Amino acid sequence: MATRTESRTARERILDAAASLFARRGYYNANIDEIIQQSGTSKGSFYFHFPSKEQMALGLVDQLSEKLVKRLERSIEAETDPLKRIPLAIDAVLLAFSKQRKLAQILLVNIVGQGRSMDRKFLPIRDKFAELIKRELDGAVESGAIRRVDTNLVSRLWLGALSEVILRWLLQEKPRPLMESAPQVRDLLMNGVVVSREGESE
Amino acid sequence: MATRTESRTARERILDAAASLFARRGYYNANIDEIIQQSGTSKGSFYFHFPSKEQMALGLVDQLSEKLVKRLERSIEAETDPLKRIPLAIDAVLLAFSKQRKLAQILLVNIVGQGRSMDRKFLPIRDKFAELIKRELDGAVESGAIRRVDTNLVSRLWLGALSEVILRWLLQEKPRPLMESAPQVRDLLMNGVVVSREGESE
DNA sequence: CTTTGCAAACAGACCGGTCGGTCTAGTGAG
DNA sequence: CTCACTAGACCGACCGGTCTGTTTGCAAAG
Repeated sequence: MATRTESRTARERILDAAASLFARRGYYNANIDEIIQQSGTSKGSFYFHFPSKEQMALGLVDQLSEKLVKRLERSIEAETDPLKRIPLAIDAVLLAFSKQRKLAQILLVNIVGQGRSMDRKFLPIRDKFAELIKRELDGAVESGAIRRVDTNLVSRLWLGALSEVILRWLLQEKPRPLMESAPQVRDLLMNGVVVSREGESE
Repeated sequence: MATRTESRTARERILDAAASLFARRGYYNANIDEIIQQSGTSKGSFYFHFPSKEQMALGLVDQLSEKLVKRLERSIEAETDPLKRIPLAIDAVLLAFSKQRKLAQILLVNIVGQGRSMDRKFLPIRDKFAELIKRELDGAVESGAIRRVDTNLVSRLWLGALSEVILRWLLQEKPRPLMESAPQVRDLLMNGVVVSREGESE
C-alpha cells in the first residue's frame, strides 16, 4: 500500500477533491473533469470507484455528516448534566463548522436546492442532526431542567437557527469569527426553553 | 392590451411558469424549453423579455420576496404595541408560506446552493427578511418589551428557525398543517428574548 | 528469483444528449 | 412601412457516462 505514488488512495483523493469543489461551486457546477483533475486521477478511475456522480455525492455527504455527528456526540459524552450538555453541543457545532468551512458549505448550503429528488435524499441527513438535538432536549426535559416543550419542533427550530448563523458567516467575505457569537446563541436558544422562575417544574 | 389571445402578457406568463418550475425542479433542472412550453410562448419571446435565464431568475426571486416583505409589513402595520407586532409577523410568515408552497420552495429552498456566485446574489434577498425582523426587534428593545439583545444576531437566528420549520413542512409528503405549530413557535422564539421577571429593564 | 497469467486499477479519447443562447423569418397593430 | 413582439429551427459548448486499451500488484508456475 505504500508503493503508491500518492500516499492516499485514489478513492480518497477523489472524495476530497469532490468535497472541495462541491463546497466551492455547488453540486451542478462541479463537473467530473475538474474533480478528476484536482484529484490527479482519471475518468476511468472515477467510474471504477463510483457508479455515478450523484451516488458519489450522496455517499460523500452521508460520510461527512456521520463523522460530524460522531464528533458532536463525543464532545458531550463526558458531561452528565443534561442542562450543561446542550450548550456544550451548541459550542461544538459552531466550533466544528468554523474550523471547516468546506464541511459547512456542503452540509448546510449545498445539501438543499438541487432539485426535488436530491432534496429528498438529503433530508434524512439533516434529520440526523435534528435527532441529535432532540435526544439532548428529551434528556433535559426528563430531568426537569427545561420546560416540557415539543422537542421535535424545538430541535428543528434550533437546527435552522444554527444553520442560518453559520450560513451567514460562510457567505460573507469578512470572516468575523463565528465563535464570537457562540455565547449569545447559547443564551438565546436556552432562554426559550429553560424553566422559568415560577413553579412549572415537572 | 386585451386584444391578446391570453389575457396576461407573455412576460407574466413566463414568470409564472418559471416560478412553478423552479419550485418543482430547482433552478438547474428547470430548463428554458419547459418554461416556454408551459407558458405557451417561445424562445424568441423569452429572450426578447429577458437577457438570460439567470437574470430572469434573479428578477423573479427579487420580485417575489419584495411582494412578501410588503405583505408582512402590511399585516402588522395596524398594531402599535411592539411586543404584539412580533408574534403577528411570525404568524403572517407562516401563514403566507403555508398558503403558497411555490413561494416557499423558491425563497427558502432554491435560493441557496446554486453555486457561489448565485448564492452571493441571493444573499441580499434573505437580508431583506432578516432586516424586517431586526426592525421589529429593535422597536421592541427600545420600548423595553424585550431584553437588550444583539438584534442582528437574533434576527438571523429567527429567520433560520422559521425557514427550517417551513422547509421541513415543504419536503414532507404528509401535509401536517403548518399553522398548527405557530403558537409554539411564537412561544419558543419570544421566550428567548422577553424580559425576565427579575429587574433587567433598560 | 524469474516468468507468466490475470484481474484490479487506472488513463483518456470519445460519444450522445442536453440546454442556454442566437438567428432568421414572420405577424399584426398603428 | 415600421416596429414591437413572437416563433422555432439551429448551434455550439458542456458534461455525465462509456469504451478501449494500458499499467500495476500479486500469486501460482517454472
